Amino acid sequence: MPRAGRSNEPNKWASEALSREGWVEAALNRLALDGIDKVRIVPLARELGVTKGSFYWHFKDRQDLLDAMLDRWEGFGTLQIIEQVETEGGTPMDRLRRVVDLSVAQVGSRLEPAIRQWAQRDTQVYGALRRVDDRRLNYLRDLFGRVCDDAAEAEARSWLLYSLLAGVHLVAASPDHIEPKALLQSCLAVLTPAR
Amino acid sequence: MPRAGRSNEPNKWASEALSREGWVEAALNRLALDGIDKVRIVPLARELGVTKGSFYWHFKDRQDLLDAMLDRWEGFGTLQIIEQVETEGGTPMDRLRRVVDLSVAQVGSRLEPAIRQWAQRDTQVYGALRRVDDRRLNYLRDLFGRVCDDAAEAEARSWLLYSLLAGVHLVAASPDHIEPKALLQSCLAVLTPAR
DNA sequence: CTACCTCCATACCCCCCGGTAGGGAGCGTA
DNA sequence: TACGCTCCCTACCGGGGGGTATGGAGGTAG
Repeated sequence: MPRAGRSNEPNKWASEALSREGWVEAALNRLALDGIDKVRIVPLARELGVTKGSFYWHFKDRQDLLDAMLDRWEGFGTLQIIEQVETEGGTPMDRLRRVVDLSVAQVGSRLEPAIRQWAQRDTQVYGALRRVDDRRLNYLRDLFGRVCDDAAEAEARSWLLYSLLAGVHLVAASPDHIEPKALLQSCLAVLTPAR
Repeated sequence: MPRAGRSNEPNKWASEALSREGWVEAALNRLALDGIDKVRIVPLARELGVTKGSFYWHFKDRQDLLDAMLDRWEGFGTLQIIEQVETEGGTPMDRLRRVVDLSVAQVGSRLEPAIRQWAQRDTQVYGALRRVDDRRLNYLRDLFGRVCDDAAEAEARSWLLYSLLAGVHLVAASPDHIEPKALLQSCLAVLTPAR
């Protein structure tokens, strides 16, 4: 009879046996590459070199995996940029520049666009995405609030930067006479009034 | 034997019979709602009140439908905003404001985000999206070039506005103390220097 | 050695989808 | 009436994924 839950005891065959986290990891990779509809049990099992039997030992069903994926995404990796920026300190302008730099650095992570698309069809996912977006936008609001006089302006600049970071990688065009990396810093310069 | 091509003659049973365009229309709706992976022949046939037999009369296979969907999207509906803005004329600022207004008006069209996601996994789709994005970004470059001194600034402002229009609907957060519609105009105000 | 637990393989069921073959209803034309 | 064309239905095949039941290999504890 399957257990369908996390183990209380540490894995005794950590080097060979597949953990629940291993499945989640592989599933998130598949999600980033091909979208949530391509996150399927049997192909994942083939990719991991096991069979469905392993999956149904660690998970109740496919929904259980999707829930675990969402939990992991919301728990880890969504606030890393804010934390990393805050530990170094500096002026609000310094921090904004680092936000952009770190966001650029984690290009290649097509995970978040896939989750945004997933969220359009699943209210649970939308809820998690909303919590993440709210926290990150609040952070940008705070930073821009320190370099803007008007709160409404800070709001607009926050949305401009956030949708830029969230959406540039989906635009298929290429920048004109500038490398993509420099373009983002140039955009940030436009958003920060000289003071 | 299936024909697998467009009819040379007008449809004699236009009121009842299903045309090739009817399938494409339904498929684009499904794409907008659920993504390209949910565009499947049998469910679409059920939705249209017919069976697979109808589909394979109008199309060679599923790829034939996907190609027709992409052609239709690139041909119609992708340049409507530019044309509509240009027919009315006005200053570059007036035209930018109308670009934003018309983009807001066509919210609810989740089609384009779905196509952007699709383009990440299909080079044909990416090529079509690139042609569309290039034309629209060139248009924005032209408009911003008339209200900006520096070409690099116009480039940055174009990308900021375009990624805003392309990406806001994917952000799950809500604006602070402002309605979404007003937020976009407020963003445009930030992007256009007072001259 | 025996009993037990963990983790996974195998086999089987179901349903769904892509694609093909053949036939049939309705209309038009001679 | 006879024939042909358009459009679609039905039946069928093959493949693949979700989920379950059962057994088995290997390590653990007594």
